Amino acid sequence: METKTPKSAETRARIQNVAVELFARNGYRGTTMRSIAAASGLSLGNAYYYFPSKEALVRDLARGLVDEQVRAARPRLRSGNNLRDNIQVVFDAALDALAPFHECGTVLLRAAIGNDEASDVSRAKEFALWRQAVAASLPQPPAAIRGDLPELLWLVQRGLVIFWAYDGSPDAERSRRLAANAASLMARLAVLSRLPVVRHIVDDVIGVVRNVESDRPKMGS
Amino acid sequence: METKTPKSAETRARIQNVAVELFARNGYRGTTMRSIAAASGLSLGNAYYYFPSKEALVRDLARGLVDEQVRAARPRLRSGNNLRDNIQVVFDAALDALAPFHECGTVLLRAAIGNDEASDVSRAKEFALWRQAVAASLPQPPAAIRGDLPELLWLVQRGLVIFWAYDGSPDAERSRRLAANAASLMARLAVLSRLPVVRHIVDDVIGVVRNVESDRPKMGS
DNA sequence: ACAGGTTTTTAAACTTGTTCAAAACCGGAT
DNA sequence: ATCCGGTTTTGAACAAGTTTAAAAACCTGT
Repeated sequence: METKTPKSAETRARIQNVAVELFARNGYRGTTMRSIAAASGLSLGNAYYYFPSKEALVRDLARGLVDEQVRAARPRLRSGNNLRDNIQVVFDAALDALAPFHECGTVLLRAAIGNDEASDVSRAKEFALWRQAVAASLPQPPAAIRGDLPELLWLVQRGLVIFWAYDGSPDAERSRRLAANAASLMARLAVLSRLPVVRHIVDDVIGVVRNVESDRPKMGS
Repeated sequence: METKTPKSAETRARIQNVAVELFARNGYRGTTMRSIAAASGLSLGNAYYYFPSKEALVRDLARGLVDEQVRAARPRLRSGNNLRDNIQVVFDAALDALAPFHECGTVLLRAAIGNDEASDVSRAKEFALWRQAVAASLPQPPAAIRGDLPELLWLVQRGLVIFWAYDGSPDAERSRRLAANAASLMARLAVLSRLPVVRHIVDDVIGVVRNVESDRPKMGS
């Protein structure tokens, strides 16, 4: 169902390129399907032949953002940063990748939160990134929490993205500030999780999240 | 700028009543401005004379939800429940009030998160409710956290509402589950906050939130 | 009662996302 | 060359949010 024809794939790609350009320049509302079609040298209906809706179009574009985040973050995780810095790196990479799409905030959220196959893939990629961020930090966080930390950080990132989506401050500076503060906080929390009380609380939080998040109907009939 | 004429106010109210009816019956997408106007016995343009947009209309309706939540919750807080139960009461009241508007999720969020004068009022009402929920619980939470607990709970509620907005499960049962779990968790956390470590973490979280949330440009040029 | 202004109402347009039936195109089998 | 089935493209239409110019209704002071 992917590429019927080489030309078809090329046209599809052209639409996406034009779209990302126009979205970045004129925002989500400011970019009309008609303008995308026109700038791609196609008729309106033709764009709809390739993408069933405007939302689907940006959703497809959003898929690429995760890869961009990973590309930007991974090289900066190599060295033995401390945990706080590594968290910050990943946060920054996320906000950088999202920046051009600020106006599509809620559409992106539906894409990110949605539970179809494609977002499972994205989730997996982000998870891997967080695992690496934790693994690459010196000193290593306490063993007790090392396993759950990536999940926890991934969760905090999701919160950050939601905040960003509704953040109206210029250049999303409030989101930047939140990212910096949250990075410090989480690093400190990781250290403290050596204490059983703290550890229990973290466990509870993770438990709540798992319980609520987990009953997504997996593939099958 | 509020009510130019008694009749004007009456018409405005009629639109709102009809709208809440139609939204509840046919959902957000299923309710058109034209249908609202028609059911109100007005012309389309006339509805727009009273409300600058469909979003603004539901935003205004959303304002009333806070009052409904308070009305529903307050009587059930009277007795000396324990903290967990009181938290649950307020959560449930929120989800009950929101229920008919599930389809307007993101629109409501923009309204709730937006930082204009009107949402300041709503915030204040919710805050008062949470203060009462804490004050009415037996045993009282540790003095150290009693002051900040309402703010913290308010924050968790906001998270719950965001989750609800994107919750596609039937009858928002996942949100209900989250509410129950979060209520337990927060109650336990309150008790634990007697311990200095926990208290410090809570302080940090509140600090982050305050720092990020507080620089809303208040009135004045 | 009436002129002058303000508020309310209307009808018609405009915009933009989306759909659809018909046409144009293309590569292979006859 | 011609027909065929599938793919791509088009142009027109529709639906619903939004805007607007002008008419109608209303008020108020004379």
